[in-house]
Amino acid sequence: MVICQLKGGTQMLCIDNSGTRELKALHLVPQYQDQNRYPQSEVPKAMTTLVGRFLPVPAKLNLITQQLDNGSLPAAVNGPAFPSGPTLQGPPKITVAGYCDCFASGDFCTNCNCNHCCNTLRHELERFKAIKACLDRNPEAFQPKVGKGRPSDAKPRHNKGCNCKRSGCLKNYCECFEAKIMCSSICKCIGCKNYEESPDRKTLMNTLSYMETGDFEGGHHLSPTKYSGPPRFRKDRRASSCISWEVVEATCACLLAQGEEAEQEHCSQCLAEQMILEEFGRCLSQILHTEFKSKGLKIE
DNA sequence: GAGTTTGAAACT
DNA sequence: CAGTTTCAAACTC
Repeated sequence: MVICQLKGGTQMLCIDNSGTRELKALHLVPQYQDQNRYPQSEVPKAMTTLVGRFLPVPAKLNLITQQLDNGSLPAAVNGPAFPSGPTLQGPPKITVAGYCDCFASGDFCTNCNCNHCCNTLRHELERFKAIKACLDRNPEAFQPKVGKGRPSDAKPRHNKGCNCKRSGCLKNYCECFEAKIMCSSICKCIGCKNYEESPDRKTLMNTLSYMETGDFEGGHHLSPTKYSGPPRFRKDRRASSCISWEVVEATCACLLAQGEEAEQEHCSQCLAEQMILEEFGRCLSQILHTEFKSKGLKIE
């Protein structure tokens, strides 16, 4: 248990240090009412715990913002905002805005490359103010972007929806795509291809799926959360060959997948053939594009 | 690695 | 609420 002084030694905030996101209690702690006996060294640690761990619970942060409003934060926290500022003209630029992923996820910056970072223990007051400003603008600013959606929704969905215009929602620019979820009715995207029945999405997923298990360049680079851009075929190992065996294999895999899909959907033979041919066209296009690019040529 | 594109968040 | 700006990540070369 970490104990944090919030009101001049008379009121203590007890914080469970085990990882639970619930504040345990806000009550008087008689043995610490005398400030001299309060372990001041614990304050920064406690505040770290509080803000780092409980920040995603905006309602609980009212406790902190109230302290900020009436200026009753303890001296250890409410000290000079920029104790190491002489190298700069005025206060450093506050980089604890929503642009920062660490800040947005409720964490302090550690081992980041940010300039004049204020998302640190050293700038607690500025950080608290930024948190308050964010919550004032948007009470759900620190809630996860992807939630369960409505109770009736079986799958998770983006809480705000995306606003993509140019990526077709099939690149990691799209928050829905990045979270590996479909766009939903709340999205305001234009030209969306990130929906269940989208042929472009299916093609992309088929290729990605093959890359993860197959022999394509980049397949072994794929991480669980990021993929290395749009599907790219491995450059030919044998310079003399126009289309490598790997590419042939991959194309066949895509065509087979498309055929299986048509079969599962009980499509007529004619429709199935059409779907496979369309898939073949996309594969050829991809092969040509890759081949031209590898030779430094432009496709007109 | 530098430059460009993209879209979220902030701002007006 | 809509348009613009800022920013950092994704992407391309």
